[in-house]
Amino acid sequence: MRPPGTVPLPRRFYHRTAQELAPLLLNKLLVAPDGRAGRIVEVEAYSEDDPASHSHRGRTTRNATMFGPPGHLYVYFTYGMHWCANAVCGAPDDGTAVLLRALEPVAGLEKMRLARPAARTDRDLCRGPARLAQALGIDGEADGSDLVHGPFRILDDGVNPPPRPTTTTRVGITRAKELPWRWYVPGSRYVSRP
DNA sequence: TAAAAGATCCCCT
DNA sequence: GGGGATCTTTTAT
Repeated sequence: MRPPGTVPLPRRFYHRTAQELAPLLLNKLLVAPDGRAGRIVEVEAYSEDDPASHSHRGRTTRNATMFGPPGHLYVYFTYGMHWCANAVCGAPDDGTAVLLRALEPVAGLEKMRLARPAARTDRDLCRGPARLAQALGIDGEADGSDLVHGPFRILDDGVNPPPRPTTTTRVGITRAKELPWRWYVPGSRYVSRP
């Protein structure tokens, strides 16, 4: 089941470079199996030729999903306590993905609040890559799962991406800081950083 | 085998 | 604005 008036993004939608796909994911819906959902308002691109990417030094146990078929969820663990979620794209064996950095909460807010006791306001439920993963219940179990068929899916409800998304450098990296591979919805109050 | 770094968050000042 | 939490993965010895 899925919300009325929505369709999953088809597999072919993910057959693009991360830099092409990232801004196209803005305003799409990330939906959990229990109905929790948020609108994607901030993303970053990572690819093999990028020194900041997990895939830059080749395939490992941890990043294997990044090198798998597109349209799947790459979930990794970091800082000893946080999970972060990516949409795998490109062709199989490409090692490229889009990091989902912030959502505007749209459904299942009660469950998100329970999952995110540290969030003092609803604005903080999904504002940041580890926060959104926690809010929707995404963890290592979901690594490698299918974004087209679920359990976690990206759906299109007819809202177009912003025609002029804001482009900036990426957050929290030490290498390739200068590359302009972060995009967000202009004016959204749910982005992690303006 | 050891050491360091990490696509972050939270709470304090 | 800054530091600590917390532990896996990666890289160096």
